[in-house]
Amino acid sequence: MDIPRKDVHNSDTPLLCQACESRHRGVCGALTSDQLLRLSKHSTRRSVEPGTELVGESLQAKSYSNIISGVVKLSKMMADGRQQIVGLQFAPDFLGRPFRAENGVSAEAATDVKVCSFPRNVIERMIGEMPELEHKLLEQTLTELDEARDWMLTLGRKTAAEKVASFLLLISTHAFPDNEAESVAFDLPMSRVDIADFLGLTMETVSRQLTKLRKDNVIHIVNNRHVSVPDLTRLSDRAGY
Amino acid sequence: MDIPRKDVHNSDTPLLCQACESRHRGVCGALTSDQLLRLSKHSTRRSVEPGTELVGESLQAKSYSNIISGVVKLSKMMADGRQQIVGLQFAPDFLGRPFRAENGVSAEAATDVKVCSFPRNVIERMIGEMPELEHKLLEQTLTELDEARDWMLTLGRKTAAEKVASFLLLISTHAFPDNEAESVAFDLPMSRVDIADFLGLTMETVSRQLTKLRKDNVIHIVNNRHVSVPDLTRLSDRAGY
DNA sequence: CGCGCACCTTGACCGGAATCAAGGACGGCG
DNA sequence: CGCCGTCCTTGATTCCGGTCAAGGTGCGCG
Repeated sequence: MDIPRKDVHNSDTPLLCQACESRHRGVCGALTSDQLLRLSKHSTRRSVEPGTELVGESLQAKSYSNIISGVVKLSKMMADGRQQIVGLQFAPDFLGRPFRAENGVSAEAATDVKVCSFPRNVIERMIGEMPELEHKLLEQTLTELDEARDWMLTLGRKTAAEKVASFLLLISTHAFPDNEAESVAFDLPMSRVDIADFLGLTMETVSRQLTKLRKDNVIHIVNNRHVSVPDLTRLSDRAGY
Repeated sequence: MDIPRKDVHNSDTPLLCQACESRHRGVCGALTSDQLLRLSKHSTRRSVEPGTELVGESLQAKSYSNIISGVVKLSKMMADGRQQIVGLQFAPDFLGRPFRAENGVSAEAATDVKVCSFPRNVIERMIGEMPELEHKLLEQTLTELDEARDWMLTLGRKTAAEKVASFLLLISTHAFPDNEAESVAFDLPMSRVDIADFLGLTMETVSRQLTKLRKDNVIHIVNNRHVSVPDLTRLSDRAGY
């Protein structure tokens, strides 16, 4: 379920985290190898299953994490159970908000997820010493803000058909970041219910719209989770752009 | 139409900008008086009417601004004209995105607006010299991200009635930031069409819901723009919290 | 004061998505 | 291999909010 993606936050050569035995791109790209080594001493690696709550059980509250692989969904819930997914985070995004308490957003693994976490005080001290690190955080936060606002247009103004097409395009973009090909195939990182919660729809409507796209030969669906798109421009047309 | 509000971004004592003859709170709260003086030499003040485009005509593209008074709406539009307001900015918010091109968001004055602007290169050089300034920007960006995600829940999952109640609560909160009173009165900073574009509804639906709130004695409407709320908790109940 | 226009409200009707309700497909496990 | 549970699809119906179409209201301006 690993979804490859480019590093959207910087083009530096990634550095190696000793503890994670994994490349810390994203935010840690700003660190020198010396600093990364220091950070590595405090970092712990962790692998979780879909559905695991990554906040509330100490992860996001007391620590910050790099997502090494997988997809994390950020969601908000109303008292009566209505739920809205307000963001998806892909590797190598940074998870957690320095200098902020969480704002009623819960983070949950959508797929199998691997994260590398550091204690709050360590990373905050480092930020104090390294303005570049804070700059990286600002960059990622601006990217997330852009994504949130794009999605607000989708939620507020698009039809069900356009919403589902927009979702498929979003996932395909993350699966093939630099792809110029017109034909792609990828796995959906989440269930129909999750997709509905992301799009502000019901599961049934999502299903019907996927069926419609399939019958119109815009997509092929294999095994409910694997989708292929023979012509991305046709999908793009359906997304309302 | 000036809407009073607290400074949500910092609690420093505001400093005075010479050019603006106005308090630069928000982001500029991080500056020393020496630096503010330097900034002031390059800043220009400006007063615009509702409907004025603040981006595209050089303001946001080439410069950054502090909103001194009034409300600015940030919106996205689809090719066929469907529009979604993705954020409202109140004084003393900062308008403009260092190190980023705009992302298809246009900024327009909702009310009479006064802004104080600085050239892009001046503020970016200052940020390079002053990590605290970048920290302020990160803080504001995180706040905007929280607001965007809160609104995504409203757009995706609330009913028309809940959306309109949520909007009124949002405006009343900005009008009386620290108010613990249960009864408030305030002006709506935008037209029914704008409210609809913010809520992902039509003008007619907004109007009907306001009428319903009026008939249920949750609000009183005077002059189409002035609203009084005798009991905020009753309004809050209608917002779905 | 009253004309005219922009903004808002109200009504009638329609349609798209939600809801309610079965039934089907896939995957895990015995 | 076949059972079972979860996830997904499909159908019938309802209902909320959109659309279309008139009026109403308040405000600026002559």
